[in-house]
Amino acid sequence: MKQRTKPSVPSKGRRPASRAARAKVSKVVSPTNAGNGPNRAERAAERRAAIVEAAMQEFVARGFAATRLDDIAKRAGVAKGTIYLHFKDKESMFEELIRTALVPLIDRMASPAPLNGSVREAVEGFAQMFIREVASTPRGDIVRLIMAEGPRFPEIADFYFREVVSRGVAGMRALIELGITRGEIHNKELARYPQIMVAPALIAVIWQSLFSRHSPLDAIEMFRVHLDLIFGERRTT
Amino acid sequence: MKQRTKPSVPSKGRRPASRAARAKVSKVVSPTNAGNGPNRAERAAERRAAIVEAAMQEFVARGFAATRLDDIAKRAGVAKGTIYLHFKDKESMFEELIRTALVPLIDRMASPAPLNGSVREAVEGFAQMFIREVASTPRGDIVRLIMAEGPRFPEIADFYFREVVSRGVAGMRALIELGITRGEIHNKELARYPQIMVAPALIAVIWQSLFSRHSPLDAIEMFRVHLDLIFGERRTT
Amino acid sequence: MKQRTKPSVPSKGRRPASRAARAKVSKVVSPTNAGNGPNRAERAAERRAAIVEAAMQEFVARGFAATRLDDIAKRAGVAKGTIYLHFKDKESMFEELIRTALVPLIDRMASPAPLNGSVREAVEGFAQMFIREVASTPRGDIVRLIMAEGPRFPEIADFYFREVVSRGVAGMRALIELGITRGEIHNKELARYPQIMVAPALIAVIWQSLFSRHSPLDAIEMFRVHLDLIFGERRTT
Amino acid sequence: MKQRTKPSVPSKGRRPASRAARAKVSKVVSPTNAGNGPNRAERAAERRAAIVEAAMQEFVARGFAATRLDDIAKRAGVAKGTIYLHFKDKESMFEELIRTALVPLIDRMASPAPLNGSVREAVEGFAQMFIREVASTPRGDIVRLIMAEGPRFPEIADFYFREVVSRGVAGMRALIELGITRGEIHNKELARYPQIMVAPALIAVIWQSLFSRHSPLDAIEMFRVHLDLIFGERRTT
DNA sequence: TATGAATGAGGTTTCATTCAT
DNA sequence: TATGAATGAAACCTCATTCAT
Repeated sequence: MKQRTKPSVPSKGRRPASRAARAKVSKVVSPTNAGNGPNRAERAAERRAAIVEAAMQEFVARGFAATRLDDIAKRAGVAKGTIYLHFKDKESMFEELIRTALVPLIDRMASPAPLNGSVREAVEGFAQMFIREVASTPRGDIVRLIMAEGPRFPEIADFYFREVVSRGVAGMRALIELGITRGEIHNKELARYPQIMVAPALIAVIWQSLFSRHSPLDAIEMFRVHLDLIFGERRTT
Repeated sequence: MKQRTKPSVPSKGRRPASRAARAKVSKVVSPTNAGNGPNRAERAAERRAAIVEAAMQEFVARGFAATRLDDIAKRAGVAKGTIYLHFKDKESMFEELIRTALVPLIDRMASPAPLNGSVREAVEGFAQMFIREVASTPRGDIVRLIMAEGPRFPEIADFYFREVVSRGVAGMRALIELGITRGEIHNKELARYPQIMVAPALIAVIWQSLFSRHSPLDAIEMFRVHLDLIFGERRTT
Repeated sequence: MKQRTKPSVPSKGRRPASRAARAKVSKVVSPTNAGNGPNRAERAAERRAAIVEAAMQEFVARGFAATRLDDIAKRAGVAKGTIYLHFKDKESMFEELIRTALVPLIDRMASPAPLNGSVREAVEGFAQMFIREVASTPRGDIVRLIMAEGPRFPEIADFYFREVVSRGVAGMRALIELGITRGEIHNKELARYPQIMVAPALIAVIWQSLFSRHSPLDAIEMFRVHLDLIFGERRTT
Repeated sequence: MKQRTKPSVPSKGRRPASRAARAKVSKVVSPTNAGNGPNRAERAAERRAAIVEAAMQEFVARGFAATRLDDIAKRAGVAKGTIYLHFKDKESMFEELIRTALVPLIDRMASPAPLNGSVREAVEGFAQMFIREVASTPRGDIVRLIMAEGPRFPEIADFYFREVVSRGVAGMRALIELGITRGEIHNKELARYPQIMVAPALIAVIWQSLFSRHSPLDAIEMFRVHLDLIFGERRTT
């Protein structure tokens, strides 16, 4: 059996109209950019976005080495050469992609933890966000992709550690210490291993990718049980 | 920069001596095979083992697609064609390798959990074994490899789920239920998510591969803290 | 002695000038494509034609299995990869080539037999055409190629039978029946075996390929003698 | 579609017993060669014959280049290396094979034409023999094989011309001249092109290989009609 | 700026041949 | 003499990258 299959979801209708068609449109509209038709810069940005999106999907589906620029181009609806107007080569495209994709995650980490209520509520809110917006979405695949390609792209692993993991660990540790101070958390050792706090969330990411079709997993509920272990059991409402 | 680097540890001196050299040795020894010089079948088995070992290392280091048979051959000290005497093609070699590599793990899972003492001791023993013999060794990389390539090799993911994950989950659930019965574990919900129990061990596997050089992690101690959350804190001795 | 010899007539100076050179030429000429310098599409067509021509020569000279795509590329003056822009693989290239090469033959067969004069004249005219334009030219080699590779490419043999042989046999039978009706042909059984009528022409094809350097054969004169047997002897002029 | 199929009729049961088995047998029997068990030389000859037979079948089915020594060995029930004890290499094996296979044909040609009855009877007898023993049998494939590979093996073509074709042509010419002398044949020109006499027989060979499954051909009857053209029509009995 | 035909290095796989047993 | 595991050159094919248009 040959590994390589179809370009996982062809550019089904997403091909943003033929070049001729687009050209004609913009020719009419753009001289003064009257009708708010996208001007050159905007169109370039759109194209770039399409490439990024397509590349992300292909890389996630196949991994770095097995992804063909040809498929990315097809999926993005651009010519292969166009990719090289936006990225130096396959490798830097990959690295830049991952960086870009991590930005939202980083932003979340950096946001100064609202903390209106209890620590448990803060952690639970964060975990729910993570599970809903990462574990169950293509973004979760990026985390998996980093786990997969990390050893071959040390710079990516480094970047990921620096920007996401170490911050996340630090932030989580701060929360845990607050929880200990407030008496919500009783085990003081937990602050030494904040990884424990998020472990089930990561398990969920992996599980979704590999095993969800064999046995679905309610990640949010699992996480609640996990929190019960840490914060003590909830009163059943 | 090209991804592809050196064949990660060339066959440096490991080339099991030239054929001529080997021949000479066995000629002296073999007429009655007295000196237990490896006979043909044994030598074939050795060769196969060398290929398996080399392939495993290369696959782990580079992933499936980026691994070259040429490098495997060099590392194993055999000619490229020799690989095809043992494996149909690259893909089935990969699949067979993973299967084989999982056997020890499977055997461990199947061993009927001694359980002389407490449930906590059983779980802790298991986790220590896993961390020592898997997470901190090349075998851990296999787990990571499966996470990486699983989506592209559904049969491998299936096999892994069937032979390792589902058994592991079932075994862990049984232990948890026993713990609940015995009063060691108080949170009855835990039995619904045995994944929680092993989550930190998996985190350790990933951490070792990706981040240990940035920040080492004492997986065993982390796991103890995790168990404290579940079983209640140990008395500090 | 190794079978494989030189690429049977290397790309002897035929390499259609370096890409740079060609570029320069067209740059001067093409802005409005004034000088009818070949545009992109035309150049692609030329390239394809070169590949087809080269492939035909190599296949005819060596047979399917012994032909190397490398040699075809060299002879056509293109890179190896270029072949794959025009053909899926070696096998479909071969099949498509044969089909294409047979078209002229098919057209000849389909032409509605002029028949201004006697049946003998019609047959003789056809045979002369065949011998001159097929037997003594590279096209004859295609017929031989089909005889050689037919059993291994049943679809080609089928196609050849359907498009050439069965039509040819049918047309010849019609002519024979007309000859019988008109009293030109006396042996009525001949209509059952129209193959007899063309047999010497095919013999000529084979003879040219294999034996003409040992003993040349005047195929046209041979065919005349053959016709004498069928239509009765000519008066010696 | 891949060309290469199974080894066209595996050695199904024909594998002449395992080596161990044979060894045991001959060990018992041969010391004095008492039981007429095949001695070493005979066994070698048998082996060689098996190789020749197997090689012939494979070459005929696939052509020279596409035939694998591995398949020949399997079919002959010997190890691949054994082939090299009997033949220098693939090429000389092929050439020698063809030579050997042509010997019976040569012998027939050389046999001094009985000629008890009419010339027509002689020719018809010869043709019947040829059609029955060559055209309709694997031997016919050898003729086709020569047509296929001849241009790539000039020595084979030369040999074939020298030993078979030129003799056949000469013999046929003699017969024709006798026929003319005796008044059986009226067209004196026929002696210049004896190829005409045998053309339908060759057509039959080709037809059997390529088209018989589309449209069977009664070669013998066709040849009779052909002879009628030359010798005059038979009285219908 | 965008295209996509063309390139050719490099990958997987095959197989004639060798040679220790 | 016979074996068949091992070899490695060479075949087919892919695909990242370039560049004339």
